[in-house]
Amino acid sequence: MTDPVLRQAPLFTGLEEQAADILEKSMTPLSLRRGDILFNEGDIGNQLYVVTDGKVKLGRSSVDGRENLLALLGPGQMFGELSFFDPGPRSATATAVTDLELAALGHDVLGPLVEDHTGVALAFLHQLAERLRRTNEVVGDLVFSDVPGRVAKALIDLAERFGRTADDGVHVSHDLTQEELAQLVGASRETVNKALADFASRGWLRLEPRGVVVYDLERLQRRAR
Amino acid sequence: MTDPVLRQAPLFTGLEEQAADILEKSMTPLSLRRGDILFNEGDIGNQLYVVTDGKVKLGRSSVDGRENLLALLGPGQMFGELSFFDPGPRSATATAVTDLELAALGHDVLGPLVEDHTGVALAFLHQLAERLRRTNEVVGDLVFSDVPGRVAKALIDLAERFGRTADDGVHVSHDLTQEELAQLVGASRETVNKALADFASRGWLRLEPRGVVVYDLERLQRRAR
DNA sequence: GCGACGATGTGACAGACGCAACATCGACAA
DNA sequence: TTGTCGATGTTGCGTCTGTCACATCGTCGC
Repeated sequence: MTDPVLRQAPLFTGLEEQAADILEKSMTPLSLRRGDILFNEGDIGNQLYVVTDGKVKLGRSSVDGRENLLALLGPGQMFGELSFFDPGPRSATATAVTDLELAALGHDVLGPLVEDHTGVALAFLHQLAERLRRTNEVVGDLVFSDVPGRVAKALIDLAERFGRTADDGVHVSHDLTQEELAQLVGASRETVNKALADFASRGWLRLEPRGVVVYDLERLQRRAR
Repeated sequence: MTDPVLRQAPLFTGLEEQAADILEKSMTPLSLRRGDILFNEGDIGNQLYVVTDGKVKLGRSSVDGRENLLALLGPGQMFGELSFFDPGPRSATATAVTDLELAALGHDVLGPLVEDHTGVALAFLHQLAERLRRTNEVVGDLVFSDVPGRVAKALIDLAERFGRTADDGVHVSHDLTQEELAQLVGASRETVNKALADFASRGWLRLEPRGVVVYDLERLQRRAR
């Protein structure tokens, strides 16, 4: 009945068992298939989402059609709350990168929840503060690092979040095309491809469709800073 | 007795008169001179600050000594709360750009305040959400825009926040050297200087020491997107 | 006034990277 | 099998922009 992945989401931290049960019941499950768009930049949205299975990408597009990914989110992660705390249209487009399972919560339920439970408010504050730190890091990387450096950083992050350690290295199935990976680090597909090929030729990793196997995390980390 | 600038800070929104009085009394005034450093990246800090007069810059520096400004804050703006909501060392260095007046609040006071007053918690959530949106914009700009574009954007932002409209245009005393302006947009001083000179030669603005006078905001906005 | 120093203006040059242009490859439908 | 299509490799060219190098200028202390 209760979903363990869902329960670990920050949304549930600091809630008593009973309140958590009620909250979970008021959330609506949702399924999408790879490529499906959940909402578009500019839409008016009044839902918050928690990923229970699969991955979503959050992206923005420029006037001339180029894309930039803000984040790739996996199980347990939350999104769509900015439109609640800072009322306004969605600032990014959410697209399923894999087949995807979500739990949705209406802003009408979220409001009372935050007001009645200090713990929930604090959890959100913690969450937003953390994201702000992270995003500031990203800004720094864009200013200071070159493309290969940013690619290395992205791979390390993806490895930490989605990697499974095996005999021959860390298997990272990030489910992103190189095009998407490029959008994530703010570079062109070609340049990212070259960086990846270079890393592979040095024996730091092996390329796979929509993934990599990292052999030498050490070197990769050194290249990233 | 009560400071009107201070009272308009998000920290005070949604507080009853009486609670606001108590809060203000528990804040400590603080003066710095241009160039003084309030805290350094990596420091352990347990204070939150509100600018009552002057400007502060928040910056990070890379391993090889280069600098990047995350923000330039003026009267009424708040900073230093990230270390509270996401416990950890300061993620940026705060430096006075002008002579500066601050009001400081200890995290020990902030904790109970947020827990007891839902309104304060919501105000912080609003604040952080807004900042996150803004920072995501910055990321987009770094990816999509060239240096002149980012300079134009920065000038528009500075004009909106610090500009005084006069007969001959909008006077913007941002108090930043071109070096600092360059760090704010993530570019080299030389390139920023050339962009500024170009704008000036087109008659869009006039350069002044640590400021500009914008003649044609329209054109500048068009160049920015 | 004079020297020192920080801020500002400009040019030359090289490197990183975006972009266009292809070739290859695998999956999938006809 | 054959054709199509999306993803992936790889190359050359043009350009933006950072770095170096230097000139100018204003302010300040002496």
